[in-house]
Amino acid sequence: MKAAPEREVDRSVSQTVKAQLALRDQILSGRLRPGERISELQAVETTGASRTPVRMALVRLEEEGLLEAIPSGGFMVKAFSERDISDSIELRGTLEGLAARFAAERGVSARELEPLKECLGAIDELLRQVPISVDAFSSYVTLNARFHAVLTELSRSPPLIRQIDRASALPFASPSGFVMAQSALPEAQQILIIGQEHHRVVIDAIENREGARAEAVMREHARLAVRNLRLALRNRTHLDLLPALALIKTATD
Amino acid sequence: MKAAPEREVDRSVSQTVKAQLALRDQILSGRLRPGERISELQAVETTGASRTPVRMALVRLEEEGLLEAIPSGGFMVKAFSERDISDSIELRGTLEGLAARFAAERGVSARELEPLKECLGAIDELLRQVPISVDAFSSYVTLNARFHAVLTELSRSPPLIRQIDRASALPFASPSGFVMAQSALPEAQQILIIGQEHHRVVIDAIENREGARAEAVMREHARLAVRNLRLALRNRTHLDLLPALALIKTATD
DNA sequence: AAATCAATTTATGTATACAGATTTAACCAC
DNA sequence: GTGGTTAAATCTGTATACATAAATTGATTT
Repeated sequence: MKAAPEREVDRSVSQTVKAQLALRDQILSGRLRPGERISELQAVETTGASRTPVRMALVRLEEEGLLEAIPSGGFMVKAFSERDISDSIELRGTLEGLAARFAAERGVSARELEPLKECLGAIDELLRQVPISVDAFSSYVTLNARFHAVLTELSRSPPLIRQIDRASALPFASPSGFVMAQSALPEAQQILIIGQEHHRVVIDAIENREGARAEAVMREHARLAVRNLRLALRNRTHLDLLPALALIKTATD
Repeated sequence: MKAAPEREVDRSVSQTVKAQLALRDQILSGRLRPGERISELQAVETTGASRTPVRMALVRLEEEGLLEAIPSGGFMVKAFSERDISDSIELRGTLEGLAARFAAERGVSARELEPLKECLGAIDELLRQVPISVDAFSSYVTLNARFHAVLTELSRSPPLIRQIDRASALPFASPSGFVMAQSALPEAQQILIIGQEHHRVVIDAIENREGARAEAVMREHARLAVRNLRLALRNRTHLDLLPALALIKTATD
């Protein structure tokens, strides 16, 4: 047995992934400002990887939607308007609606539906305690993400799953993007309860093979996230809980 | 003025783009078989670019959906089932439906609607001649692509436009993916006429700000492409007109 | 004869060096 | 003082060299 490795380069993950994670963190935390060119050299210094993996990471982040290619070369951080974000959420809702419809129309066995119902039960448990603690909010985010992921899988459509994953990659478009931001707001509890009702309805619709109903409720479910977005932007008290806030371009720009 | 450049490297387009185009062509033409690993070295030889741009192109083609990453490293050509393809088309239809709804709900000026109506008129002109010539089919493909592109733009939603572009990148999911394949079939003319009716209706719906109608008709419009797909696969007489046929995995595999 | 192990070959991931292009800054002229 | 031009510095795109890991093939043993 050798001693612990001297240099902690962490060979388990590739340099490319490491650079991608580091850069994404820098973007979402606002250290890299929207509109400004990302210097590869600087990225090399901050991420520790060399230029090749950094370049790779930049390409991936562009495809992910966080970066924009500059015609003359290189990349810059993309800026998003409030409209862009709400459209991205509506987009995700539309895709999840399609997934729910596929699941309903194509049929899902009771066994396959079980993980979804487990999520439902766990969230029910969370919402039983009033008022909802910050920890409970955090658990909700995890369970909600799981619910959406499982539901997406139930469509059994690889192309659709792929697109939903891409649409949810933008942090502010993901299912729980703005839940935490309003954990201290009085409306929060109501919104969570309504969201959970949507979860309940979509399961029921899938069980009864009601495609249109399943689709409609998932679309409406996403609009709850749009409401969360609006709430969060109007009540700027807990914006520190939000990543990716730095990407939103305000009207003053 | 210098004489014509000795070496024809074509510096106007980057090596990365050149490699991407060359590889995509190889994939769609079937020279690279689904499932088999793509050798970077071999790609370097066939594309003429060096390893770095080839690697870049491979990453982009993966994001595009034509390639799949191999866990142990490298990429392989993805294989698609008939279900995958019809789902991709339905997916595109859903997104275009959303774009049409956005356009209708948010309002489009008469001037902005003009390019769309020009396309409509041009296609009307094409369909007037019976039977429809192969050239007319070809023109239809161009005009149809333009119609869909313009309609997408009318949503005025950059995130949505981006996603539609991604969804249409798969050649068999693009709006005119299977039109040419059945240019010799008797049903072809009818399908084109029906498709044109959809075009007419969606314009009318947008003009009258009927969001639900605009969305529904674009979804149905995409299902026409699914029908084209089925027709093309059943009547395998003109499959040579189809790119990307090599990617479809048959039941015998 | 078949299976397993080892060795060799090849492939990918990474780093770095180099060239062309772009941008910025400084200086000069008007 | 301002604007334009030129030069320098930096940055991206590309090529290639190197190291590590994986896969395949051959040989040996059971």
